[in-house]
Amino acid sequence: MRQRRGTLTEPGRACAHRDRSAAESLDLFRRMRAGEFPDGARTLRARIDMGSGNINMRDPVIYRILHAPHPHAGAAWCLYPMYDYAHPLEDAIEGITHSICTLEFEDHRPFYDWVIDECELPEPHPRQIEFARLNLTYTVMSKRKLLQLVQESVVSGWDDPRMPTISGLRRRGFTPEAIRDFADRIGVAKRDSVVDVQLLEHCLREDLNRRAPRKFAVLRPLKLVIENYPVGQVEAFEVPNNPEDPAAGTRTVPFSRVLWIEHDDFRETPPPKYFRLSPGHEVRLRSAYLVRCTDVVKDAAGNVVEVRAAYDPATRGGATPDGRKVKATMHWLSAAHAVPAEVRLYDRLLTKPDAGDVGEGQDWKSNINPDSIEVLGNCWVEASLAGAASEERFQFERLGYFCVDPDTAAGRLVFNRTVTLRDAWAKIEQKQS
RNA sequence: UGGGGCGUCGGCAAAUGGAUAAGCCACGGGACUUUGGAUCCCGCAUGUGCAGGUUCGAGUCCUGCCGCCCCAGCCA
Repeated sequence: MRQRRGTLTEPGRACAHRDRSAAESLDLFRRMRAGEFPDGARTLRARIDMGSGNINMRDPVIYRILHAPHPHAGAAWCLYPMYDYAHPLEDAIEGITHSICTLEFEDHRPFYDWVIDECELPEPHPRQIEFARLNLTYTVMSKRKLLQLVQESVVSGWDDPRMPTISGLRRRGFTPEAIRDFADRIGVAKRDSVVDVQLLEHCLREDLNRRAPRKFAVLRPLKLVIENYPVGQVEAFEVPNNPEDPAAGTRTVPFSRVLWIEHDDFRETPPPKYFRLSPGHEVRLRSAYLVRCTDVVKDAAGNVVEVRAAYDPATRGGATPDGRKVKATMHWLSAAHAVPAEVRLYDRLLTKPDAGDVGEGQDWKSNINPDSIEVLGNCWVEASLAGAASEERFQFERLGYFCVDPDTAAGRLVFNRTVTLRDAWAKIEQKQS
């Protein structure tokens, strides 16, 4: 058949059986259905126009033999219709008025209409209307490509939080509301387009910012010892659950002499514009106290393993009665009260915005980002997170939005990072390097 | 190259022959800030792929060109 189909510029040639009588064809068709022939031995074709510029009209196959079990019908049939033939029939029979599909089916539409006309289906006939598929930067959306990721174990499964599947997005912590909002904003058109994934992330942040309760979590812990804070003393500080929503109230977080802070929140030699902790500098520990760095403790290899600081008792709750300004406010956790957790950080699946942007002889998989997941096993979170339910969403202050992964079990908390917060410092730092 | 489509800002995307070509994201700047978050303000297409034409008036209509995408499965 392939040889007779012709090419894009040359018409096809008729097959030897093209003028077989209807009675003869019907008989053959019954025998096909009865299972008399092996796979591929016979087909039923629609006689249309072998000379058509549209290859889909060059006597397309409408039934082929496939001795394969059907998920619903089992072994009852060894005859399967082609999609192009079944689709218009299904639409017409089901009373579909507008049959929406993607652009690549545009030149299948003449056959879609042909089938419905020739079969004399009742009016009104369904109309196939094609629109551009949704493409997103830094990922793939085609089921075929997604299947490859699953089969080749690039991801852990269809619900891997990096997958743009419904189950993947859900496990990642995306809200239905954010996805709908995104869908509303991108519009529908016939133009082949690629939507910036940052728009999706924007919609997500906007939704989560409104709703997600705030928590403290330290992903890469660094010990901070408040030298002038009494050993054994514990204070409870009131921390707002969501500054966007006063009705969300406050919670209590314990403070003590030995704390965990984010490793990245300390630099021994701060780069320009770095406002966080560094020797001699003062920062605010959110809702607690202002502290000034007094000393740095290093291991034999010269790595910073502990930071020492002094707190100002007059700044209780993080207030500055004297009106003094500090440029940085940091999250923290009392080491003795924090709960351990595993946190999984995700990055884009691809290293390039467009999966198809590849060099000679390369396929799209050469663009797979080898660092799309990072598992942090040594994190600390607030004790209030201990009983969190699967899929529950939170903002870890200053870090991003996170949700509880179903891998969470008694005594083992696992969080997925849904999306980071916007990060002005990261941009400054990037420009500096 | 035969057929089918599509060209409006960095990315999406409105504008149905009529006012100065919407809006959102991104980006840049500023204000404010107990999250470098959030919020607010400002900037961001002398021009709609190009060249002509019609018209009082063209992103929109006409002609020609250019560019990009899809089709040669007994896949969907």
